[in-house]
Amino acid sequence: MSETTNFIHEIIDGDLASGKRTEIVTRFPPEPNGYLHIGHAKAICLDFGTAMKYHGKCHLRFDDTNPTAEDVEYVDAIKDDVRWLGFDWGENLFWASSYFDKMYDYAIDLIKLGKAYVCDLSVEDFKAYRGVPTEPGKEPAGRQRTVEENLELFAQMKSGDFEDGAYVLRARIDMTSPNLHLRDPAIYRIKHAEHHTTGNTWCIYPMYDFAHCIEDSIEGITHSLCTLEFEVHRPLYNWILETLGATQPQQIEFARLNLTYTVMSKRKLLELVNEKLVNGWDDPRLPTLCGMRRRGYPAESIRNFCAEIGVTKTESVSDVALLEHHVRDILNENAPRRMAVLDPLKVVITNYDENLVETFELPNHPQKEEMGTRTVPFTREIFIERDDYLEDANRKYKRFTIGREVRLRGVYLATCNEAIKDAAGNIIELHCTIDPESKGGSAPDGRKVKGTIHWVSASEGVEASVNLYDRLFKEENPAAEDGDYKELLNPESLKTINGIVEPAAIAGAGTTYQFERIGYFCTDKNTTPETPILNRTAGLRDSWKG
RNA sequence: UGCCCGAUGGUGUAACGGUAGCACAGCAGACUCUGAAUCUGCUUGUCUAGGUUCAAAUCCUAGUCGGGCAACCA
Repeated sequence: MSETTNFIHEIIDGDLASGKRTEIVTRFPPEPNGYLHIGHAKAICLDFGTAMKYHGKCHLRFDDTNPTAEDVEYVDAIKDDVRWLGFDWGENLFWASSYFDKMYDYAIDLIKLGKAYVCDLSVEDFKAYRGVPTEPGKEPAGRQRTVEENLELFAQMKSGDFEDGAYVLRARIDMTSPNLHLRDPAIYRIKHAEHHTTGNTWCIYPMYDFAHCIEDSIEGITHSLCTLEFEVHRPLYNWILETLGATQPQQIEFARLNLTYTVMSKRKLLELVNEKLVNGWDDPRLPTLCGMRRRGYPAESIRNFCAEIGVTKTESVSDVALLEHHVRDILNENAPRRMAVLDPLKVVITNYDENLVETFELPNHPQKEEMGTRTVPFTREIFIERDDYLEDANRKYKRFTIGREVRLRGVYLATCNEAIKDAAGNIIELHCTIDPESKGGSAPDGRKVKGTIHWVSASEGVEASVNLYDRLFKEENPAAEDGDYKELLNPESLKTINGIVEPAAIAGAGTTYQFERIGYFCTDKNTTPETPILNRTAGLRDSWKG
């Protein structure tokens, strides 16, 4: 990972230089209520990457303060994704829920300081008191309660004497503040719900604004990095810790990641999954980390992408082409080469023995000898790509046309002599001859051919189901368009076809190959030896404008 | 018509008062047993108007545009 810098690191540099901080502690605080996507990857890279850069620590903390939204199902998935991305929290795994006792005590401190009170207003009524941004709000009657009354009521809230919504604990700040978050925000609510770690111990739960700053403070977080929408929460974050006299981390906000041709909001992703518009959270078309993993995107390419887009406060939409560039960049280095034909056209080598199976040792990587070779069988009947033959080809077309000699990748020079057509005029078969002297792919007389095409033996090749993935949406920024974003789904985002692959392309789930001249393909988790399943990770760049 | 934040090529980002650079995308060419990779070249930018200064993308003022904020969500 290349060392990067950004405005946050400049702040940290300053804090270190001034002595305000002597060590750096960050945190990645997901709520376990959904799957991680590439937007989280940006945050993870920032949080963990910053800690690594400054030889500090990064905590993985589950921000589980709302039991009705959360589920253990997500906890393991989140851990898997963070690990897969390449980060290690070591001993530093934390839970907001493990601080519930301390948070309760802090709430009592606030009450004793006269800085919190129990409020019996309904949601609607409080809304009326809070007012609108352009005018000051009014003070709820609950503000007049004595400390003793508040202590008593809060204790009753905790012991389960009240229904959900009957009371709420509010910070007593300023009902006239131009920042609505400071108009006596709720900090504890009653929720008779079982929590996935604390069970039924609690029926009151702290709100984000109260909980998060305390979590950060308890853990000794020095820099609490979050996305831009929390900017207006920062005064409250600071107010709570100042009022409590607790140590103060610094909250710094950055712009969240947006990507072209996809959506990133949890709500929309959930809809796509629930309405079966995609096939689950790990559908390879989704921007979820599990989806990208299944698609075959290397974790390293996602890290490189995140490093390159940088961290700023400017709201932006990054081009998915940049992500794809990094995917190809890594895969070009690492993916062994294989041959596969996705749109087969049969070719008969008329001067080749029909019982012969010759084998060739072809390199796994053209530039990396150390990656070794694999064995590829060649026979009289092979398949080539249908668009590697063109009847009326001009001089720029480098593939088969009648009378033109091309190279069959790695084996022989071949000349196409005849195209066999059916009654409707469709080409169903090509008849070619090879030059036996050109075994290995080059002629002894040194003559050159312009084109090299890939092929697979008809009898030795293996049929595979191939998922051709494309962009999920037709529009660059579906979330920004008017109307229903689901209308903008790309109907061709998934095409499943049957292709023929060379025997050495059959591998276990997760293996990625480059099919030469086509693209990168990853073996799907549902693959079997009988019916191999391959996912197209990315196509190769194609500068041929034929 | 309240408060907060932001604005640099098509996209993302750098320049911290001193030559507007990098990457992706695009275009053109070289090379090539992948029309891939690699290599070379090219196109395109400081939101507007004032001000400060020898000098402004950078500092100041005003405006414009975009985003966020009025859950007992995070």
